[in-house]
Amino acid sequence: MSIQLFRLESTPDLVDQVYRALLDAISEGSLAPGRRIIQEELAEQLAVSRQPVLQALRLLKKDGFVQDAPGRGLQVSLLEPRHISQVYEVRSALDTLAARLAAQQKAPLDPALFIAGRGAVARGDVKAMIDADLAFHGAIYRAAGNPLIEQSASLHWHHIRRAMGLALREASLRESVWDEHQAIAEAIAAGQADRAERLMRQHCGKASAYMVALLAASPSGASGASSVAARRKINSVVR
Amino acid sequence: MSIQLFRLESTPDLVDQVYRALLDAISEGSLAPGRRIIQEELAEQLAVSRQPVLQALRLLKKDGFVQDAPGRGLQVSLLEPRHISQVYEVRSALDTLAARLAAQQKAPLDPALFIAGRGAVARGDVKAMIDADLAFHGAIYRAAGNPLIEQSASLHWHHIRRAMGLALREASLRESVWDEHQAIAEAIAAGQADRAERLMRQHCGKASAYMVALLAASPSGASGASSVAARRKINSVVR
DNA sequence: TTCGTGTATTCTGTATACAGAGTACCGCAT
DNA sequence: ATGCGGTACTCTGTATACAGAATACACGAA
Repeated sequence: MSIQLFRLESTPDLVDQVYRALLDAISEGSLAPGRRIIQEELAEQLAVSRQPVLQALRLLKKDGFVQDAPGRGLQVSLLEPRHISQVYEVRSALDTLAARLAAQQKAPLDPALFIAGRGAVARGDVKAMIDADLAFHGAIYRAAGNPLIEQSASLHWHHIRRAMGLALREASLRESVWDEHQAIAEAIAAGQADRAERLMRQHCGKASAYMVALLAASPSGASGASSVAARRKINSVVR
Repeated sequence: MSIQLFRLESTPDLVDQVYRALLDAISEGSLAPGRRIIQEELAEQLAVSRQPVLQALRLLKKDGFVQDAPGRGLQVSLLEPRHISQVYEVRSALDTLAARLAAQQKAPLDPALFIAGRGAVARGDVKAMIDADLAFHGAIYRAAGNPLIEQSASLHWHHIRRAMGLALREASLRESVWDEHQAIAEAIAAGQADRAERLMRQHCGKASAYMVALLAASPSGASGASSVAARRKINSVVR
């Protein structure tokens, strides 16, 4: 009879820590879109050598959070409406799959999720709203029983978080989101796979359209910079 | 009026090269599932320092092609039927989405794809069959007009390539695959989104079931190694 | 013979050092 | 004033060096 001890994972691993720190910074906007990346600068701020930073940046590049700025090294990826729309398209497919699988198992969702979500809306707490949204969809991914779904979707979620942070200030559909969530959860719990799938598809489509419209209206940090002249001007500001 | 010149990308970048070399080796099986990874060994073979290898391994780990073997560093991921089934599940969702989008644009597919595919089947050339399959689905991804689909799916494809390499030796459904492909292409070209989506879903489901069954039957390099005793024995062999 | 402990070896992760590529800036000619 | 050329500097990517962690093995005791 062995004592009940939890396997402790002791990997501080600087690369992982740097990765998360940068991802947080990018998601939440403190590393603004278009911001030029300088390894030494980041390394110094995080009090590590350039090595872990270098590796973390490569991971972030693979995910699309930073991108090549030819001749300039890397920069934080821009927030283009088109890109966000594509992210939503893919995520929608994953969410739809997850909803179907979850429904097939008649998985009940924790009611606390809805309380948290509606509470955040009531308080007007944007950050909590984003977290609650993420928690809801994450719960469905896990209920689907296929970890790859969550793994694939989590990447996209960071992109969405970026957009939400900019867009959710003035929100007209805050209320309806959680009505939709509730309807989806009911369909899943009832095992109505087709219905759950359809509702999820609609939900994602609606959210996408809203987000894109809002983002296109206020191109804060978005693309721009088409002409060389404009680019030069922006460079001087960005630095 | 500017001359039509292609932006030339001149990044040999050892990390990328190592990444691709390793991915190829893993996909094609020359780095067998479960094989322990030793950085210095790979570095020496590729004639680079450990640094690029280290970074490439981290990328591969993120993709799931190598995994932690606690205390032992890394090892090539095992080929578990369950995992492959999950890969197919996700890929199916992506392919279905791609088929729908492509159909909405009535994208015609290059007939050469089918000639290549059926030719490979006729010759019994397994590698060519895999390539043709990949080319077909890749064409649909691109036709969908959302690069994120191809990006997400390409990862999964490497996992599938691994499975195919082991499984496609004796193949009963080689013929029917290209009938199905053709039907899908016709639906897409005709702009029948629903039909294309349905056909693609069936196609993926069938392929998945077949692959999993075959993989479960011949667990070459698959999981196993549950007990500590067995593990010790395997270790001595693997080294 | 078998179990346990101590030591040596191996390998990884991080830091530092180095070389090459590219840009930015300054001066000069037109 | 504007455009071109040269020089200096910055930054990245790769190699090497170093320290710590973990395993494997050998030796001794029961």
